[in-house]
Amino acid sequence: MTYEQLKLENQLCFPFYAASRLITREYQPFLDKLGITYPQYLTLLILWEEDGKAVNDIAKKLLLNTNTITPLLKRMEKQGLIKRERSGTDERKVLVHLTEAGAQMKEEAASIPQELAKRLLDSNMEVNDLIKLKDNLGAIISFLTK
Amino acid sequence: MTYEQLKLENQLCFPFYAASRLITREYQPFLDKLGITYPQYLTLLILWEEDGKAVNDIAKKLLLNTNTITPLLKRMEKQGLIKRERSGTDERKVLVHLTEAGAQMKEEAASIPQELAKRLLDSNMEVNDLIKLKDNLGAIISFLTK
DNA sequence: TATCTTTATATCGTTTACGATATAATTGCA
DNA sequence: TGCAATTATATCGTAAACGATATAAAGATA
Repeated sequence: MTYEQLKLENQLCFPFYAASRLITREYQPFLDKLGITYPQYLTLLILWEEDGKAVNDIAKKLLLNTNTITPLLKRMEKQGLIKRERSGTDERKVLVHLTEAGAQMKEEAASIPQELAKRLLDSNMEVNDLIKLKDNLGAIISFLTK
Repeated sequence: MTYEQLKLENQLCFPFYAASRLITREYQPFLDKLGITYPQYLTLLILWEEDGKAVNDIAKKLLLNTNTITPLLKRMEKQGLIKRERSGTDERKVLVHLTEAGAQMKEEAASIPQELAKRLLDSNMEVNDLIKLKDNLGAIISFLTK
C-alpha cells in the first residue's frame, strides 16, 4: 500500500516540529552572546515582565512541568542570573528573583526581537501573513491547552 | 523600561515552540500504542516511503544532524524496527533497512494522520486556515534552510 | 602517486522535555 | 480538631537536540 497520508511531506505535524527548531537556531547567535539558552531566555522574559514569580507560574506560562523547570532554574541560579527562595507565606512555593546580573541582561536582550523579526521578514512572507500565522498558532495553542 | 517587545506574549518565537510541543503531545497516545517516540515515528515515515536510505538522507529530511540521528537509529535497531548496514559500494555510508516488524508497523500507523487531523479540526480552525498555516510554515522552513 | 579536501558517521558532553513518582505544606471538610 | 485531598516542588530515568570533535572512506588535484 502507498498510504499517501503517511508521507512525511503530507504531515501537518512535521512543519511545526521543524519550524520550531529552525527558529530556535536563529536565536542561537544572539543568545550565545548572552551565554543563555532558548528556554532560559523565555524564563528571563517572564521575570523581566514580573519578578518574583513562583516556579509553577513560570512553568505554566511556558507550558512546561517542574521536572523541566526546576533543573533549568538551578542552572540559571548557578550562573548567577536568578535566586530561588521559599515563600514566607506559603512554604510550598519557591519564588524566583532576578539577580542584578539577570536584571541587567534585559538591556542587552532588548534588540533580539527586532533582529529576529527582521530576519523572518527577509523571507518572502508578508507582515500580515506572519501576524496571521502567529494568530493561528495561538488558536491551536489555546485549543490544545484547554 | 517596559520593553513591550520583550513580553512573552509579544514573542513570535514562543508560539512555534509551544505549538510544536503541544502537537507532539497529541501524538503521544497513538505512538505509545506502537511503543515509539515522535522522532522515531518521523524516521519510520521516511523508511516506509523508501526503504534502505542512508543515515544522512534521513538526517537531511528531518533537518537533524547525525549526533541526533545515530543514537536514535541505534535505539530503533535495539527495538528490532530497523537494521543498519554499511553500504558495499561506499563504505562510508550506513544504510537503514526496515525489519519485518518495522515494515508491519505501517499498517498500525496508517490511521494516525486522520486521528490528528480530526483532533485539530475540532478546534475553531477552518480547514483552509490549517492548510494556509501549513503552507506558511513551509515557507518559513524553506527560507531558513536555504 | 601522494596528499589535501570533502563526505559520511560516530562519540562526548550539556541541556532540554517529560512520564512516573516522592515529599512536604496547605486546604477542605466530616 | 483530625485527616484526606490538593497544591507546589523536586527527583529519577530515558530520549531527544545539538555544538564540538574524531575517524575513516572516497574524491580531487598537484
